[in-house]
Amino acid sequence: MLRFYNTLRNKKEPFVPLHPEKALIYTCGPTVYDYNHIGNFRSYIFEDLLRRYLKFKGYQVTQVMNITDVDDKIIKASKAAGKDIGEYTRKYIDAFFADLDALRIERAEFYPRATEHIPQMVLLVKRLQEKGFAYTRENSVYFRLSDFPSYGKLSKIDLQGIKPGARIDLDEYGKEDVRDFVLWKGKKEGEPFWETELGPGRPGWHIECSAMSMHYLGESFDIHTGGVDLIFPHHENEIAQSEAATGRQFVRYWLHCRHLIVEGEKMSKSKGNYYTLRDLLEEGYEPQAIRYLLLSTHYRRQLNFTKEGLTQATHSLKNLGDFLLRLRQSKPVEGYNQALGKAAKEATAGMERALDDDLNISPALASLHQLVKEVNISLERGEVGEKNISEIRGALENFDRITGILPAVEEEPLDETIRKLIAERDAARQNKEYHKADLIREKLSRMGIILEDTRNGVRWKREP
RNA sequence: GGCGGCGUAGCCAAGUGGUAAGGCAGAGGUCUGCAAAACCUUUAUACACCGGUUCGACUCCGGUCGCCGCCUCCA
Repeated sequence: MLRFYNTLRNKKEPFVPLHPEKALIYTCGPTVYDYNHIGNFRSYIFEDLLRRYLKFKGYQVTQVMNITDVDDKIIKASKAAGKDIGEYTRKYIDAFFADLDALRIERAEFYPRATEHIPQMVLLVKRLQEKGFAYTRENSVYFRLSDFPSYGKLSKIDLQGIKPGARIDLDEYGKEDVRDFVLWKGKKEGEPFWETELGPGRPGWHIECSAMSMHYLGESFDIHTGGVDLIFPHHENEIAQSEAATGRQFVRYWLHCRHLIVEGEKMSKSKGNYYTLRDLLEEGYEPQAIRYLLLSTHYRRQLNFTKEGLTQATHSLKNLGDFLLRLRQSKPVEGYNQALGKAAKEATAGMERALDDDLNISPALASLHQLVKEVNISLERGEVGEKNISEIRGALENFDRITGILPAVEEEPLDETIRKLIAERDAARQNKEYHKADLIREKLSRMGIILEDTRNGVRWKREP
């Protein structure tokens, strides 16, 4: 039985979707004022695991990830760059999708942009006005918290604890109560705005997620995810404005991903430990290794992202790649290995047992490694039959469908020169002309081809 | 100050009231012309520290130290 840790109640709960067989998910996406950093990708990879696993479990998944393409930071940055916000954000939106692809993150079904859903937001604010939850000051519209008594149920925050302080946005001096939050920001000089029934202005931060999630998923849906930092105030405010408007439960399961730290410290630009995906790729790390590292720690645990960790992940991946190559090039023997058949089944079962428990990834990866080990032993003994191979492949495909970490092992056709050199060396070896054979092997190595002599003849692979 | 999380081998990381999964790295060995790969063996008198509860705690309770997070726009 699939269970998730629900922030709403701070405990693991069985996953029972609104509609059987369907899973409706909203994930807080990027604000496109800059490249995403590895912390963002930890969230996206957690959400990727979530959607992949739900699909594996047979749910028809609809995932929506918003793209915030208008906000204070974007306005500021685009002004500095002398561009309008559409032009400014395009580059980062493109980069965002390119990064997702590099990390093998599956595409969500929808990527709505805030600027393209202004009417939905206006409609939602109007509903709140009609129900008396909203008021207007200085051309901005605010949500009145005192009218929504269940405020704080997600973050368990004590409203009394929120006192006026230095952090209050100076733009929002018109609020009745400092704890109220803005739904619609009145037009200001030099800022982009939309002419709407609420007057000229732009959306507040929280309203886009409520409006777009309900637009694509309905007024009530299954899962909403994001980083832990969003619990308060963002998600709390989403709940308030959504449930106040509809009178229904907004989201059934709230899943939050813990932040990562880098080399033992909080990631920050000033500390020099702030990495975008691009930074790491430029240093020569493989995107797959980054995915592996970000995926391999449970999403609710703090992950210490280090260069050493990346190196370890790279090694793990190389070992898995060697295994896949070995499996591919192995020649099946007659018969069927019962024990191995059992092991293949147990591998998938073990993974499922682990992931059912709030996506507990570590034991899931352990069952992958256990399968690898058992297959290697059988391969060593020459006890792997045809049917075993297809069962093992099936198990591995399951792992890859869910984790997306198995290295690709396409057998690229070798060019004629290399093919000849390999044959030449093989002949030399047969004739015990080892010096000549070694020279050719070195030559191939310089060309990026690694040779391994096995009982079944020579095996080659590309240098990692 | 308020609230919360964590501290397991060189590194990463599961886990449980009855004496510690897995991965990476290391060491020794088998195989190999040599290598590589693989396999075998090995690497935590014990889970931050100090008390307590218990027949028994790494696992429960209390305290200490350390790291981290949230407390209005940061995934």
